[in-house]
Amino acid sequence: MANKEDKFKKVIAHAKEYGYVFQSSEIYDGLSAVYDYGQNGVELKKNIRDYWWKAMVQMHDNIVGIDAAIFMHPTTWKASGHVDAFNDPLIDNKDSKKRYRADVLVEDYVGKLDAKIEKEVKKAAKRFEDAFDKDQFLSTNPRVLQYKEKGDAILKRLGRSLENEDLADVKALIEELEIACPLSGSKNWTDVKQFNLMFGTKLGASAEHATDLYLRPETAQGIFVNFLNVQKTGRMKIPFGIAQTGKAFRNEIVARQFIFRMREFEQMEMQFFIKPGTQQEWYKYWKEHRLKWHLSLGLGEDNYRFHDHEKLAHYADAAADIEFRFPFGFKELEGIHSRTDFDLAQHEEYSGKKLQYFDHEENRSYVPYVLETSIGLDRMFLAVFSNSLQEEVLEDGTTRDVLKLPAVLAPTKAAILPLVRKDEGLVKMSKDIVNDLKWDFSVAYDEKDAVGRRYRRQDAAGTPFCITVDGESLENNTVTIRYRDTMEQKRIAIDEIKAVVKEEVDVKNWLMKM
RNA sequence: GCGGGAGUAGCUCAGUUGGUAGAGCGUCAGCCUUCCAAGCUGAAUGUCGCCGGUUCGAACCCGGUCUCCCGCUCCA
Repeated sequence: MANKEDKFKKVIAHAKEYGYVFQSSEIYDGLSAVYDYGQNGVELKKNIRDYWWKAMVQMHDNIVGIDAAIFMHPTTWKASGHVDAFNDPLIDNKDSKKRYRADVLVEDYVGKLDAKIEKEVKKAAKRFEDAFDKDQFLSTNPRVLQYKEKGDAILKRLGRSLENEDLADVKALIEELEIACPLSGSKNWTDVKQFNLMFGTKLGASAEHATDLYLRPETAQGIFVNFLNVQKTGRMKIPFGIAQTGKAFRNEIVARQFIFRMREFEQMEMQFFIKPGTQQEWYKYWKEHRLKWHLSLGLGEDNYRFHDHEKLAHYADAAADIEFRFPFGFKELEGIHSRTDFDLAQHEEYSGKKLQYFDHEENRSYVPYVLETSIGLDRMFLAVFSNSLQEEVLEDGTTRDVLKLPAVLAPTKAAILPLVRKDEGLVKMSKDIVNDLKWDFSVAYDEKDAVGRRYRRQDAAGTPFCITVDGESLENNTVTIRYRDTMEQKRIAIDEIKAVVKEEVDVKNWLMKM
């Protein structure tokens, strides 16, 4: 465990030291759970995004992309369920330190009353045997009626209090009912607090005419509200998908673990619109397809696993996570959800607009079902970065820190190094190579310190190739290319550099592994 | 939000009973060097997270606050 923690701390320190991730507003002590990407981080992040986009959009004839705004009409979030579901009244038990949803505690209490009614029914059924009439019993038995009345009254009061945001009354209710913490049995509760997971803001310069807006808590809704626009203008035929990458915002109660759970984060989502009834096969297809995408990067098959949801969200009829082995354990990296027609149907209801597709094969219109793949770009970044950072013990017993990023994702593809700085011929030749290669790849030049030290610097920064120009280069126009992961070197012609590097970093060659 | 741990140079960390702040690595300038960092010379970099209190004097004691890590919790 201590080892795991150390490893994670090393990841965080390395990310900072090599310009990948900085804490936001660090000179002001930072802002909780907000991070900035540095000069290398932005490249890695962009490369991951491009790798996803290429695989999802360009390589699928029936998937197109959009870029919807972060601001959306506020009714969007009523329709999506976020206004209700992202508003949790929470209460803590002071003795067990456990946190509960206050409404769930009360509902559980009512559930117990229902259980008591069931017990009465069973008792009576046994007593009267064949003569037992359950409906009559339920509507006449005084004890049952008493339980029922009590339960109804409680739920009514709870509903009213939540509606009016009277959180003090919710707490009063919990105290009056003498609800105890299931864990400690204690009735020592904190006040009920409301947590709205959506960030609010205002549209409009003057306060009185301003409209309340939310920063989107997921990018998916931008796709749903544009479903018809894209379908019609793109002449899309079901099944087809709409993909989008972009920022989303959640006011997490506890946001932690570096960039794993941030308040501002980037999603890469694809909503696949299908014929109702075909969701099982597409669910299976996208689960497998997305896992293959992950495996193509070569981070190790053992580091992935599926986690099927047993408790489903209100919109889903099947859901699974692709989990990755982060330094702090297996955690969700990507979600694959069968969302049914929930979202489109909701938007139909709230907007009053038809969001349907006319199926020429079946000669009828329907609200398509949706299969969603949703991956956190920042989580993918962390997965790639943490998995790539390795401390190797070499044959001579020394160690080297090396960031074995998949070459296709590496911020800098190659570093060009003159063997010695003093030799102007080597320097000039190196710079010529840089100027040629930079049309095709992001490359670096370094002449400071012994070449061995420069190799190690590039290792730690994640650069997969070092091109070294030496005395022989001047004679026969060859250089050595050194491979980061094996430290092996090959001598190749200068003319060959571009092709050799391209072969290793080309998106096509990596995606072909799918 | 609760509980635990922590915050001193870019990184990792020392810092004695309270007496003007240090090391290693890294960075920069130069030397040396024809292939795997830790040879040589020199230099820069700290309001000791921040604010307040106690004190003649605070990195150190006290209070508050911010941030990070761990556990609980949450996770559309």
